[in-house]
Amino acid sequence: MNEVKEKPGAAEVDAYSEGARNILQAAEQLFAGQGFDAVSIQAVAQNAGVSKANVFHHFGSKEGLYLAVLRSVCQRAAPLLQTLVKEGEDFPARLDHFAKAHVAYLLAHPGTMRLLLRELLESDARRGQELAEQAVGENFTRLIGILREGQRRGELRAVVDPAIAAALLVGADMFLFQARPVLRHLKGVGFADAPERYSEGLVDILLHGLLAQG
Amino acid sequence: MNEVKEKPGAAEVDAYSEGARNILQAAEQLFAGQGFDAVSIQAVAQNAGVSKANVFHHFGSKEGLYLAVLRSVCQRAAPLLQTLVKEGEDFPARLDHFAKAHVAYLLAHPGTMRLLLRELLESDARRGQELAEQAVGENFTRLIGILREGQRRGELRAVVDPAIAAALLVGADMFLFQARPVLRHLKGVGFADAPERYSEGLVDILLHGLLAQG
DNA sequence: GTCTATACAGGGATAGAC
DNA sequence: GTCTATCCCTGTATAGAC
Repeated sequence: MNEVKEKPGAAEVDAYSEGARNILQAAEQLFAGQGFDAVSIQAVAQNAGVSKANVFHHFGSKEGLYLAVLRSVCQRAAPLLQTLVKEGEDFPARLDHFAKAHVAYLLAHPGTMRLLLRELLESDARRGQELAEQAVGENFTRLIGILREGQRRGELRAVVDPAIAAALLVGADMFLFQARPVLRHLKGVGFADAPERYSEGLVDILLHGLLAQG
Repeated sequence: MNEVKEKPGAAEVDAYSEGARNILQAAEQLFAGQGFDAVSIQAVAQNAGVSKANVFHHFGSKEGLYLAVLRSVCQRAAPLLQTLVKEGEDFPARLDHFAKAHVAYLLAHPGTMRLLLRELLESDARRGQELAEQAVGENFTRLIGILREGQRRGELRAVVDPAIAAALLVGADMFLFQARPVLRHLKGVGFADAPERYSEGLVDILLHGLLAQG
């Protein structure tokens, strides 16, 4: 209550006290690593250097804490997503840029991804599913935008469904992220730890197709 | 102990008593729907129509039960995966068949998929991760086989990495599965509930590419 | 805002009778 | 193989002092 708050309703980004921020940070790490049920308030409190009761003081309940973590994560992710789109280039260049940036983003934020993917997996329509949906939906829509634009300019075949093409690229990236441990010890797979090579290969196939005749 | 057992070591498929099978079945449903931690032995016992103690009698511990479920699931999945490959056709036909069968398989077994995907998400190298890895790895390898064969016959461009092409298709299918709730209320996406249309679109892009010139 | 202490429920697991 | 009863621990959450 000591510091000046601009608008306590809208963008409550860092509107947390120091203690609360510590809790949020510890909780994010633990939730990302082990999931909701496997993490105890005790563990969060310990990692944050505060008491159990303090956690409840700030976030009301475990659910409340979890939602706060999810909100915080999505909030931080939003601005970064905008860097995925590069304006003023031709279609192949834009696709290439998106592919590289997207896969790099996923691999650089494993905690965030795990958090969101877990939510997607709960079809029980529980907790902050809307948040996860919003996050995934947003860069998906972004990629569709690039594709549509390419189609409008005639650089891209008119008959292809931009949404399906987008699913191919985004899906392949999420697949790399999720299946990495599997891919690592699978013979004939050389890209498990070479994301640039991976996205280059993806873009090449997407642009030119698999068939030999052309 | 009443019935004759052929070989109690190898293929212990239905080597369970009736009670044990009921437990296994109830557990599979619950684990698939809510994940390991969220399911109590109490709930499993109730759904199976037995007592808590009985669950421990048959499976030793909660972990043991979970592993038994995972094993059972993978065991049932294995033979079905073989139908994904169709012999004696040209490359486009085989790819088309795989794509359709694969996406249909995923959507027809949501419980199994959720179970396996959850395991993949736990990088803590815990529980039956090897099982999940084996399952995903297997049909991935299967698809690579199709692609390599096409390459050998010269139907497929020699420079493309078959593993990357496989990741595109498998990833896109897994993406449809996971992101379905999101995709449903996303404007511009018409395939969320039209898997055939989806896989046709995928195959078309994979074969011919996105570019207009050709 | 932060703590200590405590209430209370539910979880996994075991003992021992049938 | 199946049950009832029980143990013990841990988890969430609250009360109330500082």
